[in-house]
Amino acid sequence: MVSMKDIARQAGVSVCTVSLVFNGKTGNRVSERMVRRVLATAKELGYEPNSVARTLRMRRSHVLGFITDEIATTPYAGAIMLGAQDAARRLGYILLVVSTGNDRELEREQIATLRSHQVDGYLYALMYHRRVPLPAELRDAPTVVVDGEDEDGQAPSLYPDERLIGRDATARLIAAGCRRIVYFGSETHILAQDERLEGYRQALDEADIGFDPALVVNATENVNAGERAGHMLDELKPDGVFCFNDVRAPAVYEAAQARGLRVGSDLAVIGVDNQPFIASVLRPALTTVELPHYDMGFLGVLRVVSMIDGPDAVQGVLPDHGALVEAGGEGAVGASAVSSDVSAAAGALGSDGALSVGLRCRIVDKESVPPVLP
Amino acid sequence: MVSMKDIARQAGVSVCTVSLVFNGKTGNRVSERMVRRVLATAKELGYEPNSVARTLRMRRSHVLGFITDEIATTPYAGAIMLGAQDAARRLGYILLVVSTGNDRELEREQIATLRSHQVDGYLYALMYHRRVPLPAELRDAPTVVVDGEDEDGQAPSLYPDERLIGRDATARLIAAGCRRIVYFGSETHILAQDERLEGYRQALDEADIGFDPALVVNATENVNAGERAGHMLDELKPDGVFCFNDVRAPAVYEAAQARGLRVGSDLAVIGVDNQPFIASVLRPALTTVELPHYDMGFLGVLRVVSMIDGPDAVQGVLPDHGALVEAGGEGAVGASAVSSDVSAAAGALGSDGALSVGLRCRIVDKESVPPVLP
DNA sequence: CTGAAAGCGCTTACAG
DNA sequence: CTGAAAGCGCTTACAG
Repeated sequence: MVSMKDIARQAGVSVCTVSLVFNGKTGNRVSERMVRRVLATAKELGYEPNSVARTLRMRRSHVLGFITDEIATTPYAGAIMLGAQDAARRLGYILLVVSTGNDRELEREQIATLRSHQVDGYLYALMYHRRVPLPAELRDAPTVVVDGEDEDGQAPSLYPDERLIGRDATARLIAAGCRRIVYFGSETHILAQDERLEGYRQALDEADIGFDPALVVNATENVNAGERAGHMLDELKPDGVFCFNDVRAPAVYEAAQARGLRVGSDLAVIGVDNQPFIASVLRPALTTVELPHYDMGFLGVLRVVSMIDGPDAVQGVLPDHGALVEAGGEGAVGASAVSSDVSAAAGALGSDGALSVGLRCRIVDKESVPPVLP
Repeated sequence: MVSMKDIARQAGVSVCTVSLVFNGKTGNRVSERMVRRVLATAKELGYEPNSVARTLRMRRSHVLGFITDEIATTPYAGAIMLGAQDAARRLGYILLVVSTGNDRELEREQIATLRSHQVDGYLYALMYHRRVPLPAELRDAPTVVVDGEDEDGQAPSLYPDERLIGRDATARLIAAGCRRIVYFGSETHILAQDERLEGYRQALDEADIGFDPALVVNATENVNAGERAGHMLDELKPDGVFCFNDVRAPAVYEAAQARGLRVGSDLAVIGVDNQPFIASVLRPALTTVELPHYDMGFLGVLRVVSMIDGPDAVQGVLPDHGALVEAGGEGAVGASAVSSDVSAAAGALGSDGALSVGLRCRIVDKESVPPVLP
């Protein structure tokens, strides 16, 4: 392995000069000529910097610990990691990834390993949105919670705005002319269920349709979703269905088909998740709200790096593709046309100072909801 | 941060002794009393070893580079990483994860970053089985290709045995009494297509049914799969369909339903992938071959660590859950009841010396194929 | 049975 | 404008 010492010897300078050159701290310190000679020698010898030595000396590793409860439980949850990696790369960081399988003991052990590798900060990523206590070991280190919320509100958290999901999805059905909309929800008590229901209710209120508790039907996938969907169509005669998630949609489709109802005209259906193997496989293709996994990963890294290196370090770094609503408004162009959510999440631009950000998600229009009425 | 120096001072011994204690090299070198005193002091001060310093000194990081083309493109491909992580943890390793988006330049850059962090070896993971050239930068380092094959046959590779998938799936249909089996394949020319077709053919030959090219129907999902499935049922009148993958199954189900055929009795259907959102959502649930993503990740790490530390280092470490066929045979018990594939893959036990291993995959019996005839 | 010393590859005050 | 030296936290050959 070629070290700075080798370059120094070969180029006839001191190690110090070599180091200065590689750190661009040549100011009025190292002559142009020297810089060129050092660089040429380095190239000639095939020098590659040793991050480990640098880390030891600087007490800064430019490595982030990425902790997940269990990756790959849901398709596309890996997108969080992809987003995190893209952001990390652009900021000169890299990810050390561990998963804990929701085992507290294992988690403690893995965090200790990360610490021993001198990571500069942590992403604590959950595989679905919920409130969790932040592990005590992460309390005093730069940490951002992704697709979840720190129960104690200490650590900045990034997650989908579930209420807005419910509101936007329902409003989309209303805009298509629906007036009798069923909320087809989940029987298990999870955070998203309550908040999406609340958003549903809000949209109905805003449209002066009003909330009717009889139109809330909950079901459990693979247990009674089919049966419930049938009853729901028979007894409630809805013109639109807001499914808590895409997984519930096939049951609705089937029930509709069995009753001669055509999804997309007789019955509008909207889901949440944009699961590739559901939303695109169903006929007609399912209109659905996409969760911003990629963005949460990307912004999570932005946020934690801004905690480590300061807000200036992440200026101008933004996800090039993602599932967020652009909130820049009419006439906004280029870099300024990004969601205020994004800015706040990144912690780079002046936000309202909130630590945690619920991100507004995008509706992916396919075929199961008629066009917006004029 | 507490260092060995602090412990040494506090305990009144030398740093050397402390190091020896933590490395268990106390032989007849450090007295029992000293060991206890050092350990107690370490605990008292909250000492944690510094892997970075250790890495610099030892030139061994116990970090593996995990390189993926694009994670999370397919659901459950993240399982590769989960398996890799489980194995890594059990062997005292941890993963530095990068993804390349199939961009050669980015890949080169990311590998350089990994090298600068002094990783001991690499996993080169693909998101579906194909043959690729191993990046030149990885040629001389311990590297294992996962869910793919090194074109040049240099690096050990782990991948599903596609031919066996085709043979086992087809044999399963035959065992259920099918005699007129369609291969419902892919129009895009990928490795798995050809090999699964070959396995299909082999199973037919072995059952003395014989191969009929007219029974091979290829289609492209989301384009003509529905239409082809219909034609196929109308014109070929099959009693079984082997789908190249699960994604093709819904089209077959729909076509069957439209013709009053009941899947699971009138028509047997088997897929490949065990995609959670297809195989379990379809009614009847889809019998399918599961790809061993978790195992490939796990065994990939085993293999690369055995290249780094020698075969002894990975002895006895095996995945506790996975999708491989247990080939230990009758009467085999405990640790010996593991697939020879696994052993060979791990490189821990005497294999035939083959670098690369095609893993035999498990059929997950659900409802779309009738029981095996007596 | 134990310690003093060198060195892994880097950065940075300090001296010139 | 440049170099010699110390030190980040560890391990290990060497000397006692």
